Amino acid sequence: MATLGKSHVDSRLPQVLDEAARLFRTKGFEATSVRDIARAVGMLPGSLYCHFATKEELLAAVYVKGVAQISEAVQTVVKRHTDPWDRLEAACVAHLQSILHDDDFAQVVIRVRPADVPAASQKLIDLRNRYEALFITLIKALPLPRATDRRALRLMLMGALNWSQAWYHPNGKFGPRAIAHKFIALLRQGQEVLT
Amino acid sequence: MATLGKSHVDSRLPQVLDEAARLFRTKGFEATSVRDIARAVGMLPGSLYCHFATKEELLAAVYVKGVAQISEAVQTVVKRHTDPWDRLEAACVAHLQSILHDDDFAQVVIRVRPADVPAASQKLIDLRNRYEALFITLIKALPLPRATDRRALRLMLMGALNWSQAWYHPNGKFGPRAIAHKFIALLRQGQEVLT
DNA sequence: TAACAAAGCAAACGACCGTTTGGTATACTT
DNA sequence: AAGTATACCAAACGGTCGTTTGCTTTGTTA
Repeated sequence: MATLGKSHVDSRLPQVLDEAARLFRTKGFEATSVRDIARAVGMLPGSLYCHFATKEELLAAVYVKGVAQISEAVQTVVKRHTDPWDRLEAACVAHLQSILHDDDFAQVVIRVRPADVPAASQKLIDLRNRYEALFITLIKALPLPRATDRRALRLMLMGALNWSQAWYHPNGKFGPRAIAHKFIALLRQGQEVLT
Repeated sequence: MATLGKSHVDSRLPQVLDEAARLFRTKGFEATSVRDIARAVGMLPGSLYCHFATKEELLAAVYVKGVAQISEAVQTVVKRHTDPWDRLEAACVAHLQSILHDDDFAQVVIRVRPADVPAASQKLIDLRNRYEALFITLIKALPLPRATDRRALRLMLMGALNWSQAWYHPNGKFGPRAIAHKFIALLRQGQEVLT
C-alpha cells in the first residue's frame, strides 16, 4: 500500500520552492538572498540548508520544476490540435502564458542565465534543451519549402517569444494569445505558399 | 580656439568605462563588484567615486555609450543601401555584430535589465527606446500588406536578434551576417507576395 | 605666486552575504 | 520503550559588498 499524505514530518520545502521561484523571477538570482527566501517562508536562513547544500542547488531545483511544468503545459495544449501550424501556435500560447503570467518556475527558467550559475550551469542548459526539443519536434512536422532552415525558424520564434519578458506589460492591449498568433502569422504566410 | 588634448589632468575615466563595460557584459551587473572594476583599471575601489556617485550611475554611463555606439554602427551601414528590406537587413547585421562581437558597451545594453537597476531604470529604458526608434523607422519604410502589424514584426525581429546572445557561439557555423539574412528571409518572403 | 579643483591613495565604515555548527523537538522505526 | 533521522532554531563564522572620510598630489586658473 502506498504511503498517503506527508511522509515523516511536515517540512516546508514546497513553500521554500514557491517563494524561491517567486523571488528569483522577480529580482533575479543574484539579487535574491537566502535571507529573503527564508523570511518569505518564515524560517531562519540556516534552515534552508536542511533541504539544499547551496543556493545554486536551490535554483537548480526551481529550474527542474519550471521545465517540468512548462513542458506539461505545452504538451497538454498541443494535443488538442492536429494541423502542424495550429499545434505550433498552441505551443507558443502555452509557452507565453507560462513565462508571462502563470508560472513563476517557468519564468525563472527563461530569466536566469545558466552561465551565471557556474556550479550548475551544464545541468540548467541540459534542462532547457530538453524543453526546446519539444519545439524541434513541432517544427519538424511543419510543411515547409525545402529551402527553409528549420533551426533558424526555431531560434527566431523562440527568441522572439522569450524576449517578450523584456517588453510585455500585463495590462497591455495584447495577451499571450494575440502575440503568439501574430508571430506565427508572420512566419506562416511566408512558408505555406508552396506545400 | 578649442582645447586640444586632455583638459585638466590625466584621469583614467575612459579605462574605467572600458573595464566596467567588459565586466558587466561578461559577468552581469550584480555579479561585478566595484572592486573588480577598480582592480582591472589598477586603482583603488574608493577612487571610482571621483567619477561616479554610485555603481548604478557608472552603469548608466556605460549604457549611454553603448546606445550611442550601436546607433552609429547601425546608421552607418544603413546608409549604404536603398532598398527598404536591404536597409533593414543591414541594420540587423550591424546590430548583431555589435551585441555579439564588437562592442562591450552595446552588449551591456542588451544584457542588463533596466528593471534590475531601480535608481536608473527609467533612464535606461529611455535610452533603449531611442535606439529602437531606428528600427521603427526602417520598418515603416517596408512595403507590406496592409494587414501586417508593423509593431509585431519589430518586436519579433528584435526579440529574435537580442535573444541570440543566449545561444550564439562565436566559433559556430553561422555568424551575424548569416543569422540576420536567415531571419529577414523568413519574414520577407511572407510579406512581399503583394506589394 | 597663491588659490583652487580634480584625481587618486589609504583606510576604514556598517551592512549584508552564503554558509556552518550545535542543539532541540518531533515523528517514524524496530 | 529505545533509537534514529528529519526539520528547524539559535547564533555565529569569515568574507565581501557599496560607500565614506581625510589626505596628498598635480595641473589649471586668477
